[in-house]
Amino acid sequence: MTYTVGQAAAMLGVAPSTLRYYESQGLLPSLKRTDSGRRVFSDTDIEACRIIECLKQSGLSLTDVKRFMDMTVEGDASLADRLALFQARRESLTREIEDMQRVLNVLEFKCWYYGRAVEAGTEDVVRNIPLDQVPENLQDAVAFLRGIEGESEQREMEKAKARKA
Amino acid sequence: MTYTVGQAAAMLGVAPSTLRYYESQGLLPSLKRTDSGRRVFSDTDIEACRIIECLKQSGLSLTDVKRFMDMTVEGDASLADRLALFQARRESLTREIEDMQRVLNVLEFKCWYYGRAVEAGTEDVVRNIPLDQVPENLQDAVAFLRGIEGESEQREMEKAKARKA
DNA sequence: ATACAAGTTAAAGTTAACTTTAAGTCAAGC
DNA sequence: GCTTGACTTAAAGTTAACTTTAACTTGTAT
Repeated sequence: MTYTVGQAAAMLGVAPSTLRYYESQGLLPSLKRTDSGRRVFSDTDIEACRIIECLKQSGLSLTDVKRFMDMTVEGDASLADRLALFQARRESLTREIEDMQRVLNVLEFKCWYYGRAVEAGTEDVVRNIPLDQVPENLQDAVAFLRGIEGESEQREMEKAKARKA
Repeated sequence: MTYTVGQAAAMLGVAPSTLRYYESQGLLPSLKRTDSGRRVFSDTDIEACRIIECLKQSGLSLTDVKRFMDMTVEGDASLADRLALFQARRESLTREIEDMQRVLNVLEFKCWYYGRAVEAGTEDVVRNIPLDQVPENLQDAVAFLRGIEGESEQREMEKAKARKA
């Protein structure tokens, strides 16, 4: 099957202008045109768009995604590089999901915190609550908020490095 | 304890200018100053910064975070609203983590895909591979890439709505 | 007492990833 | 054949979240 830019956009849940922009940035090297110049999306192009979305979500910029697309054009010579890229993205996203879980835990603590506050009609009952009066599975979150992380120094240093880079 | 903007920034792993910017946007309503005008970060302010970071990561814009900070200034009258906000953020982040897991699964498939390609020295051995020759735990990822999702229509419609809003 | 690192402000600059605009071309249904 | 909606382009505009700059002040260490 083939699709117009509008159909492709609808399938992918993005705006047509986004797909035109992607092509202009060299992210869709296999995209064809009709004789009159209209874009023709094949299933391969649709799949490429889904890959672009995944790479983006894994933390890659479109500039970096372009580098990957350039590799695919090079053919089998770049296979090892492409494998390495996906392995790196896998590690990066895994770490990011771990971070998200930590954030989720904080949100869960805050739900508990405000749940108790609403019950009591005042925040006083939970503000500065001792750690051991917090449900066990939420204590990590409190420790994080209060800056009592065992691995704190390591993580802060990583963040500092990441900012410089 | 109290801290200067530089110390606070180091503790939080952000730039001092970021914290100044946050204050300028009304995100740190409890932040004090010395007589000479220098910012004085208390442990409460540091914790507020960590909450800001969590809310941001859960998908809130700084404008929305400000709305939350305005609620905290209102006191106990806004407790129910604050609970509702954190509950909504929890649901939102949970969904986001699920999306991330789906993306991770695609990356894992691509690692497998390029792993086999590198082994064989050519992509031909995996390009357009039949679904039943893919490891079972990666078949969902392939289905997603090829657009064979059971829940596809629902999710695309949600995305379309989200884009309009 | 003097240097100097770190603080202050307002205002302008940056960046990525789109989106919009304007002016025009094309294709499908009536 | 004509309308209409979808396509085309290049170029300008948008947005959020900072970051940088410039000119100045303050606190600390020698």
